[in-house]
Amino acid sequence: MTNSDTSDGSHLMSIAAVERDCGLPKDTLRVWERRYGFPNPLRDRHDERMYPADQVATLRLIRRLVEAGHRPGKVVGRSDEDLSELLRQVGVPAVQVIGAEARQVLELLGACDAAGLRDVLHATVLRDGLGAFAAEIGPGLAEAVGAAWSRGELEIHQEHLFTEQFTTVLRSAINAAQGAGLPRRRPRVLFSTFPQEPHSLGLLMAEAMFTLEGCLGISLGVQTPIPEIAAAARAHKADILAISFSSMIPALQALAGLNELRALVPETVEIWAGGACPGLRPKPGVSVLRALSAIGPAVTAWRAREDEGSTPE
Amino acid sequence: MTNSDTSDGSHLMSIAAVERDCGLPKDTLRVWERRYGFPNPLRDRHDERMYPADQVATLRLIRRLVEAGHRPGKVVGRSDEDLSELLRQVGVPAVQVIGAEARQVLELLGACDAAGLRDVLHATVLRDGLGAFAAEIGPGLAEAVGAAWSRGELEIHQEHLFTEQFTTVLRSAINAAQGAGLPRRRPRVLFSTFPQEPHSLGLLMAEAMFTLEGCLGISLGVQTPIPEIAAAARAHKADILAISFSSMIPALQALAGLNELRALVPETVEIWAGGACPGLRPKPGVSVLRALSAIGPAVTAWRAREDEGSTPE
DNA sequence: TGGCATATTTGTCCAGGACAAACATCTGGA
DNA sequence: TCCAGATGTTTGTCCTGGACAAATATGCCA
Repeated sequence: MTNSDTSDGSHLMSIAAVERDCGLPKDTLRVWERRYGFPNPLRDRHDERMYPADQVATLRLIRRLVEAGHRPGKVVGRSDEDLSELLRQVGVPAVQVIGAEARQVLELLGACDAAGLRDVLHATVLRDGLGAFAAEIGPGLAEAVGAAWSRGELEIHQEHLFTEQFTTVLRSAINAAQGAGLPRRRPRVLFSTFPQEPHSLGLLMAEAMFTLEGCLGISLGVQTPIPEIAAAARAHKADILAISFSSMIPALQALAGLNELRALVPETVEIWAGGACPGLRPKPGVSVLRALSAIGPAVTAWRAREDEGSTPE
Repeated sequence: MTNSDTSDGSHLMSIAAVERDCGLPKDTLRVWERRYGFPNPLRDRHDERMYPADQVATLRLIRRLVEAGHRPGKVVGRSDEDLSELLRQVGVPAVQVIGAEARQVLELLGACDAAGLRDVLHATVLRDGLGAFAAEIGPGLAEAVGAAWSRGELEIHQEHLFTEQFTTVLRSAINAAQGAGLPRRRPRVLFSTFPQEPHSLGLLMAEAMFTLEGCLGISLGVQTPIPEIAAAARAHKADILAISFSSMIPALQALAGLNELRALVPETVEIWAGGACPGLRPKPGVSVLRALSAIGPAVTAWRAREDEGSTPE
């Protein structure tokens, strides 16, 4: 039950605190220490690891690199300078194709200008429409922000700020679209993410696209246990389960989860998976929508199938 | 790297999958098995625990009871009937004082009527105003839903649905209030929760209250690492850091986190903590606002202090 | 070049022991 | 009667060091 997040004075952190702050499991932290000699935490009087703040900062750098594809054995133990240098090389190609929109957003984020950011996003929605914003611009912005973060150009709190403002703007646009007369009809779509996936942006953009198609959308928010998603599908009589995956989630976990879900709901309920997760592949009973712009046609096709299936009798 | 979420055919789950689905740490699952003989998972060919679905379901019941205050030693190992019986007794006293509003909400949740739920919440905001909704009705509803869940009357997905609809309604009301003319001025308030705290409802209600007072509010969303909150405070020139704690969070963790944060930001930045966390106590440099209705007077007092401090020169 | 077999790296799991924080219970004083 | 403090029990988290399979890299042949 010892769970002192951090020490009082000297900024030491327990292994549990480091796990949360860096996203590295305790087992991994211990095995890195055993194999590579880093991290090299102090011990408190009861021989428990206490990580100094600078080692935690280094661990965050390492995590970024590992996520970007570097192998732990090659980067754990190297100096902060080396790591920063490697970080600078990551994601650089993306800067070239970055849009004017994204540049402006990154600038505002750099200046921590929350109100300005919200205004720009809002103006973009008004100018280009919710469809283009959710399907094209939004994902582009999210990717640009993610890349900037992994390059070390943004702090975590600035990424949080972006997420928050983006969510606010998009949600209010979705509300407006829902209120705007358009008759709602099937398919009835249930949105959520798996327990390992806390990112809500992809889900929200998908919700926008389905809303524009006049679907009956119901969101469960993020991180719903898989059996609960299945239970909700029954309770809401859902036609489609829309599950969102960010690029952070291991593809294997995603596929295993989709298998589990597929086994728990009847065949008549479709499962549509989407998001930036690279290894996502369609399988029997599970469609994969590579881009958000594919949602419109897919819904049209679903409705055609539905009509076809019901009229012949 | 073995991370098979669930087995293929026979609905067996690995310890990692159970940890995610039930929210019980691996270490706890193992030590319960050692001490109480339950859970009692099968082993795969490499001697790794594989939990049958029914044991996982029982673990979910147990988790509810433990969260409601029962001691593991008294409930782990008992029959499903016993557990369900205990669950029925939990939170019963609260039913007496439940309001008409809450009853209606619980009914709609039971029926999984998302649209009806949103309409009722929206109507309540319009009738009683954002202030009363955020400060009085909202917390009451959240408590009623939490109690109903711990009594086993609601599924997790229904609680998710409530959170989602509540968030949508409250956020759109906040947006409306921000748009409504009222001049924004200091204090500049930064909202977030600590990394262990994923609940956003309390934060959102607090944001509503500060917004009504005409403050300049900026939300970082939930689960911001503590050093990042401090960095954001500098970047945004915040006057007040508003940190929200649900009743789920251990008081000691909360206090330790507040200590750490206090040490990282200058004395001129105030820290205001609030939420349902029982053990929360004020300390030097950290105020505790027991109820959301206390926010209004507290802001007034802050402004008085500010004027007093700046005019004498 | 591309496909396949082999080697290395790496994350997760296991057992069983230890201990401090959290919680329950008992005790004495206002 | 009730509250504060001392004492005992329960419980979650941490430890070590070993093991192995999935993931990744490397070598080889067509």
